[in-house]
Amino acid sequence: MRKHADEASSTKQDRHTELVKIAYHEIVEKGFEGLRIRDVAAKAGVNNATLHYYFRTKETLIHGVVQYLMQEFTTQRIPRENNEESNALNAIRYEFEDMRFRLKSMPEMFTVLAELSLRSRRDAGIAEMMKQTKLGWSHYLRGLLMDGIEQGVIRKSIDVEATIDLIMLQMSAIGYQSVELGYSDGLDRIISLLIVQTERFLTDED
Amino acid sequence: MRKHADEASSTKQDRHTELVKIAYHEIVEKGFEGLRIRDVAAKAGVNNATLHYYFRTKETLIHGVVQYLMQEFTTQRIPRENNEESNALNAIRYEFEDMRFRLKSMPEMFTVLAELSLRSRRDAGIAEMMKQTKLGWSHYLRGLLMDGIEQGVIRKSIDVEATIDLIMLQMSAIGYQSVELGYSDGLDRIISLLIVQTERFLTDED
Amino acid sequence: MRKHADEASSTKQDRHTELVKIAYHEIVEKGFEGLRIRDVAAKAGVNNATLHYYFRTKETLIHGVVQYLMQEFTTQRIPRENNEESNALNAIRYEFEDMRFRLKSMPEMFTVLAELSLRSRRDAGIAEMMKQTKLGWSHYLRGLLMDGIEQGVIRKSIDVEATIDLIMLQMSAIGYQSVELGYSDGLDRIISLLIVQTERFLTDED
Amino acid sequence: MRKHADEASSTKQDRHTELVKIAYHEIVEKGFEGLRIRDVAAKAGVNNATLHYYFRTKETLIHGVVQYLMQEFTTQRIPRENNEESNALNAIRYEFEDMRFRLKSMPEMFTVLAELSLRSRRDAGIAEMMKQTKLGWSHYLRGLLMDGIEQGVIRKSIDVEATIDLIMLQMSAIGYQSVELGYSDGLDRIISLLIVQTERFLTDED
DNA sequence: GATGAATGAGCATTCATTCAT
DNA sequence: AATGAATGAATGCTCATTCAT
Repeated sequence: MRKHADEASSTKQDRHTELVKIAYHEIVEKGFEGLRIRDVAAKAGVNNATLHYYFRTKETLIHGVVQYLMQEFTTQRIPRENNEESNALNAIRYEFEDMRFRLKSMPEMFTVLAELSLRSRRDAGIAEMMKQTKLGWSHYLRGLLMDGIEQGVIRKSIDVEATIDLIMLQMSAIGYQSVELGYSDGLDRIISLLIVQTERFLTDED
Repeated sequence: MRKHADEASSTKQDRHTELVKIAYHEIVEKGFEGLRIRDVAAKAGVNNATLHYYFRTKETLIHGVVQYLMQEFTTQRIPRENNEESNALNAIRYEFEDMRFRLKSMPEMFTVLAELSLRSRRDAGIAEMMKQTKLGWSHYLRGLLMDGIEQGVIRKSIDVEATIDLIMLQMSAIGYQSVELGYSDGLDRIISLLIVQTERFLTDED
Repeated sequence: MRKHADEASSTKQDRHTELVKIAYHEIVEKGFEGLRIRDVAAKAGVNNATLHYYFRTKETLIHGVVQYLMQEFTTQRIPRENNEESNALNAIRYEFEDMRFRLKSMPEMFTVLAELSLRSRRDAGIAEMMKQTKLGWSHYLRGLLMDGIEQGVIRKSIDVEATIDLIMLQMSAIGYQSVELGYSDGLDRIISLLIVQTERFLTDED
Repeated sequence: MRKHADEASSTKQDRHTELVKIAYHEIVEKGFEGLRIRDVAAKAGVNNATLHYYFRTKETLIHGVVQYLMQEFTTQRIPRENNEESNALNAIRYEFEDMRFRLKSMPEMFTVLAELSLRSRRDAGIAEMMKQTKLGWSHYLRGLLMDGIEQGVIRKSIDVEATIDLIMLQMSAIGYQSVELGYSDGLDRIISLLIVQTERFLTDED
């Protein structure tokens, strides 16, 4: 019960994160519909009033989950050397490969993402957080595409904005698919197809 | 309240469908999470016990919605002459065009579809109904692809099964995208890109 | 569906009795608490509104069950020759034997009787019907006791009214016991004991 | 509302018992059929959700009532000196006297007992609790009878098991009778008759 | 920081009853 | 005589939230 002084400062943050993670996994299992403040508290081994001490409302907790997820999504990638990405076309392929990596190693992330996406329609807070993440992503892709054009590895004639959207849409599609059917060899093959298709699209003159 | 003679015989069916349609729109607005039997009944102008007369449980009503949606999804397409589809490659493009048509004229359908997809993870009944529809769809696409190969308009070297999955995934992706951001010119452009990409994929030898 | 003319007049009565009997068996299985107008109607193969045509309210139906039960209770006995009962002491023993007979051949009767007895506390109608039956029974026993005294087979010194109550209480006791534990050899032995005890009580001078 | 310092620690237990007692009296008045969670809560002056805080389900509350009743039944007796019971025959008479005492001072107990007995047919939990109490009772009587035989105040020739059943049945009978007609002088007389009859049965060689 | 107790508002479901046909 | 449709009034139960301690 009692903590050492040096732990005390981080204790609150710890519990905060702990509760968010539990909520996250509850959503994976039961969806937003099935998320119960009491269940989260129980799994954390605390009273449900205690949870309200950390998160004033259920909504606050959910926003905590969103933040956690968005951060995870941006952070969790295949570790690789910086110079590997020197070629923009490769970097884009790496994006797909990162997706494959996440799909295999943390499939629940996409379940929560799908739940979140739906909920964002009715929760402006969630919508905003997701929008920011997407903006960051599209910004990154824009940079890659323009680098690629400059490097001469991507054809000049592409419609940059539409291409960004196309790539993001295809990656989202993979995520949704995995939520519906789980990760499979079939999905793996499709990712490979998409990589080929995308590379061809980015390089072949019509 | 008023009843035409020719309507009288189908009253029960009417109310059944009426309730399903109302539930459908409630789901569009508030999601599954926000679906309340009482609200549906109220919007239909009947007592909530009456709703239970038609649908024994909430689940039954929801399954009614699924059935309605699946049927709508399969039925609502751009009306066109039979002979137009004679070319299999065209027919596949028509699939995308139908999608565009649905996206514009009945965007709510995709919202419900997304909700359904998520819920199917926890409701075997829904999962089964959706699976059947998807099976029907993939069956249809398989036919088209093989016709196309036979007609010589699609290259022999494609992996038929993977291609089916790829096309369905891309179409689903469009749906999800529209749920998140609504229909937009951007999405319209992406569809066009996808059509081009797909046709190229189906015809160009590597 | 259509009935012959000679059946028509008794049809209504038939359905009436049919419904009462079904209700009776529903009470046996599920108790008053579990009695549902709809279930009775369903088992009779009619619409529940039809049941309301025959019995305006649930209470009416229940009163029908009481009447049916009380009549059954008074009627169902071991068939025996009139002259067998010439001896009043024998006649009283026959009462116990009839009880044994009913216990074995129609145990459900006592279940309903127990349910009824409890319900009579809150339903004046039931209370009255049961009271009448009990009055008839005590009247009959009184006659037997006085005959017995006159015949010299029962001692003059008994308190007639108290003895009537005692006998009725013991018989009720047997009924309740059978409801709780079902009919058993143990109960059978107790009945025999009670017969002996009662005869001794009625004949032995203290 | 007001709380003494010495009561404070046992508040939860208090409310628990309070709710059980209220439920108990509701059953007396309206039977199991008429027991409403809301009414119990209202009479306790608490929100009905509060009742669910103490008793997760209606069934749990009812089981609480059973437990309470069974304990009351075993505990509530005429206070008497230990040495008074030294004679086993007296002790058995005391059983009847205790019954008379309970009948007069807490007649509702037998109403609930009757309701319980009926309900136990459909509720295994209740059945079990009642069975245990009955087992304890029969065990106690067996001890008395065998003591009596050893002491020479009860004849050796009795069938111990059947006698236990007989005594218990007669006591139950008294209870049921009081439920039906309330406590009366008539019932009082019957108890006296039963005591005499039982003593005679236990002592007289046939 | 943490908790036990309490609650308001709500929810799906049930059921006897009614009524137009 | 019979029924399909409809309903009002409950009913047990749930859940996020609050508050005194």
